[in-house]
Amino acid sequence: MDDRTKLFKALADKNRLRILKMLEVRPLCVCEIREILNLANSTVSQHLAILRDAGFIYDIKDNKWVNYHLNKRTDDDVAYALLMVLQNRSFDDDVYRKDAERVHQVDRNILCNL
Amino acid sequence: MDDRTKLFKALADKNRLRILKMLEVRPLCVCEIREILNLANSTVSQHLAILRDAGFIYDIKDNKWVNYHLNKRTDDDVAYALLMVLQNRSFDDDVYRKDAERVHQVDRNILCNL
DNA sequence: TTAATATTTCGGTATATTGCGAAATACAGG
DNA sequence: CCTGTATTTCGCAATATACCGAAATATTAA
Repeated sequence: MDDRTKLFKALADKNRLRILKMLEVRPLCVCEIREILNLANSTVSQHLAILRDAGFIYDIKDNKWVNYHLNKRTDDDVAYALLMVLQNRSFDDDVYRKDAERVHQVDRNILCNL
Repeated sequence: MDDRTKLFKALADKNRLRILKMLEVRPLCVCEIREILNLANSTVSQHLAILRDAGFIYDIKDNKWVNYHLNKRTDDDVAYALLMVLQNRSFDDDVYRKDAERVHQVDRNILCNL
């Protein structure tokens, strides 16, 4: 029961939906996401923790960065179905398209020197 | 964008998920839902307004009652896909099963005389 | 019209969530 | 070990949400 609301609560935030849509393009580190969403690092980190706790993403540490990946191989059927809903053609928005463009453009080696 | 978060916000509440699962059994009026969820009428009414505003349910006035129905024919593909996720076999819980039993048992003519 | 019943709206309180900056942690490279 | 960089955790403020009871609304029945 609580597990089920946890999934929807994780998706019930504009910035977290943007994060998931950006991760459809490629894995990202915290500072790349911070740059695109224009939020504080700490805020992004918390959003990622919520998405990870719900099972939608996982992280892999790579050198000095932590890369966040979409968890397309989750064994939770409901979480998987929800990820598929987000990838549906009708789940669309200008904001997501612009974010996706910026995901292609950002370079962590440039923008991650605070 | 906001429309998309509206859908997930509507589902991000334990009691609203229970309501949607109960409506899979049959249409219900406010006082029947109140009885099963053990909430105030006004609280149930607000939950129903949120679900209706998101497009998951609709209401039909019938005599002195307002019957709430699951909106399975919604033209919003995303809302439809989400309703289907809720009906998935793996979206399951003891709470929902017990609620469904009670839906079969309650009689609005008895319990709706506050 | 009046009374009764079902529902909704309003006002207020308690709790949850989102955001930030500062401090703490992790860790690679010198 | 020490420094610099990326991330996380903590404490706090602002806002949003969930809940209730009381008042307002709608509608049926007398």
